[in-house]
Amino acid sequence: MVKPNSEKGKASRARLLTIAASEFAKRGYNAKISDIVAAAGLTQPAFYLYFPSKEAVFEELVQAFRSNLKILIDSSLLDPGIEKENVFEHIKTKLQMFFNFLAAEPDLTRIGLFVDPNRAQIRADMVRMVRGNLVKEQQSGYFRSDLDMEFVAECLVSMIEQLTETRLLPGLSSAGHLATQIVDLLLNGMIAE
Amino acid sequence: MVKPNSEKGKASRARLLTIAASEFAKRGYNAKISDIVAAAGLTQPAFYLYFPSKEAVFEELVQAFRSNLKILIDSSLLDPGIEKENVFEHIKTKLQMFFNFLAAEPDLTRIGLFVDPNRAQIRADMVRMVRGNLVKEQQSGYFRSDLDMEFVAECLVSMIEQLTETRLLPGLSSAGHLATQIVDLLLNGMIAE
Amino acid sequence: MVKPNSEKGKASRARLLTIAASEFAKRGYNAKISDIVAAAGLTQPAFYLYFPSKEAVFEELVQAFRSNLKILIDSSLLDPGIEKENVFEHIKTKLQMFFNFLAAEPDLTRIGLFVDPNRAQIRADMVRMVRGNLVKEQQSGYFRSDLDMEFVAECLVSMIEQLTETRLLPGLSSAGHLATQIVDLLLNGMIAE
Amino acid sequence: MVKPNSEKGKASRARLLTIAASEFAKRGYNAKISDIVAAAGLTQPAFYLYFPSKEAVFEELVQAFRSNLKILIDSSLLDPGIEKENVFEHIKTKLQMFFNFLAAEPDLTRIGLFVDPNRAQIRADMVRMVRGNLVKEQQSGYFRSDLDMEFVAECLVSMIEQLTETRLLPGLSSAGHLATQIVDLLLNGMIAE
DNA sequence: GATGAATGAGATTTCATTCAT
DNA sequence: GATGAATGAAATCTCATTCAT
Repeated sequence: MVKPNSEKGKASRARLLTIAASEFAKRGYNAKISDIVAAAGLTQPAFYLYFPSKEAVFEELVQAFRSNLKILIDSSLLDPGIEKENVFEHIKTKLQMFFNFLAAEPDLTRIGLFVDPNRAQIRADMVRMVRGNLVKEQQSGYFRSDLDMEFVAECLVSMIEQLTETRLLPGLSSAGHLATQIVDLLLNGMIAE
Repeated sequence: MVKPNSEKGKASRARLLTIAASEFAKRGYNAKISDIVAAAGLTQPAFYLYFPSKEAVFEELVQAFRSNLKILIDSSLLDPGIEKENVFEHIKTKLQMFFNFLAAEPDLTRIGLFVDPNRAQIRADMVRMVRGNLVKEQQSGYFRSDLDMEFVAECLVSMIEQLTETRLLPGLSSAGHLATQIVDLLLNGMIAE
Repeated sequence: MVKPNSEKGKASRARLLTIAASEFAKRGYNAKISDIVAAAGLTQPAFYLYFPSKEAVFEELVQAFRSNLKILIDSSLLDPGIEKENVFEHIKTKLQMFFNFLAAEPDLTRIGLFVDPNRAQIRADMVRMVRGNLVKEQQSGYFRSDLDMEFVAECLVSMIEQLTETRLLPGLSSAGHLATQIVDLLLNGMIAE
Repeated sequence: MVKPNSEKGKASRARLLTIAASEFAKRGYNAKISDIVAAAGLTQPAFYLYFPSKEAVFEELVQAFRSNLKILIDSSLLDPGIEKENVFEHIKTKLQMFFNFLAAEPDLTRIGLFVDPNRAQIRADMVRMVRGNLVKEQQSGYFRSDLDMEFVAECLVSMIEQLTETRLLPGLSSAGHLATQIVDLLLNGMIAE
């Protein structure tokens, strides 16, 4: 295995990585190296020029998603204090960022959220992040104090994941629209006044 | 492949089916026939006495989940009119039934919800059912008329699925507790009064 | 992998083992599974019915040689006290047994002595055994007391190994003849009287 | 493949040859070209600038050992008549030269004696040389006339090979010490006087 | 003189499935 | 009803070697 040293090599590696992402996203870990290299216009050994094993590419893709996610989470923590008058807008914006992040690299998202055997870990990270934000806002008095924010965070994350799969990635709804709908539902509830 | 005629044959087939469910639930579609028959105390050809192929058992398990689900859905539609005074209790009860259904056969549930490649179809069915109920209640004036019940149903189903995976099946929360929490969150919303 | 349960299975396993021995003896560890199964009239997966891996058959063959050797060594230790009058005959007999042992299973011998990467260990065992015998006889006064029996044992073993390869296994000399020649040379030396 | 014309080219070729010897000595013919070129600070195609194939380097190394050996043998044949009074010293000296030769290029020695598939040929050459010397000395009346010198030569060569592997190359014994021990053992025999 | 990229050919191993009994 | 033995087809990975520069 070798780090590519030329433009051509970099291109081949990148092509393999992109195609691998797409194949893993489509078929799960059972995606075949032979399909990947064929789609990249290469032969099987070429794959092993750039990656030590099938597991290694997969792991590289998962890590890519994870580290992107970490960047998003970290930036979200740097977030300024909440503007009292509009929690609604505030949360909506965050949600929208989240959806945009998930829509930016659909294959990586699918791999990280749905095909990685350790996806529970990733979800746990997301739940922790969301919960942190919610608790702060709860302490500021915006949210009912009797809500179990762990539970709420888990619900919210599950909605995000699912809507990402069924609406965002297929292009049925925009990040903004989904964010608005979620916030409206969760903040205001369903009861008619 | 044959239909089992004797008691012994029926027992072997049933054993294979149960164990197959457990293995598919644990390892996904990659579960191995060799493991299944070994756990059933049989040999590989015995498997093919009762099932034409690996795909066929898998499909049979998925169909089992689906038809159970259909029965639940149908019974839910037969449901009497809503008691005006307590929508809350009413919905909570339905949710609890749903969770109880999902907890009754954990392996089938895992297969139907998480490992079946066509799980999107199953989810769509669930969404449709939930949506039907919600719309009726919305028309009766219990819920805000501006809510997109398709969207709400999808959120609700995603919450159910996720909580089933992370809390119900692992035994961390009871069906009743989860139902209560969900109804409280979705009906009342998060905003502090 | 499976223990064979029928005569046919036992025969197949035995055939594979014999042919594997022959192939490893001829080509070293690079012998190919495909050649072995072909010579056994089987297909590749059949091999894995009886052995978990290529390494495992090889190890089984090495262990077979080793345990045969251990039996020989142990029986040689049970040896009664030396008949004073004929050390010569005594040692010759032992050497002959040794050669007969090595000639009995030529392929195993070749594998144990020449192709096993850990053959140094086997030789060390043989040297230890031989040395033990020689030291006893030295202490009984049959051999010069100034000889380093570790050294002598190593020479003797090397002669045995080499003559096994060049004369015994090719059928150029008999065990008895080789034993006689060695004893004559080593005991009496080369100097003309 | 080209003959190197520049100093740099010669140096590269020599480096490859030395490292190849070391790798073949360590790992047998399974040594990898990729390891060799890496250790030489070169790339795989560079190897093929200087050698037509893996087999070719290996053969070149074997031939190097063989021709060195031939020089030794030829010089040994040019040897002056034996000094009557000290056959012992005479033979010891020759043996010591032989060991020194074998110790001079340990990697070549290991390749020639232990890894070359045709090592039997090399051994036959050595046996022939040794036998020639021994017969002359036998004819001069120094050795018992009833000894089969072909046999003795083979024993002697096997001892030399083995002691080279286990004592000389690991640095456990010096050439002089080994020569002395061998001559003492073979000339005087083991029998206590 | 040397390189980066790529390949042909093949080796081991796995697994669902079938044959013969 | 069930078994022991066996297979077809394929997947991952390795390595000596070549192409193009």
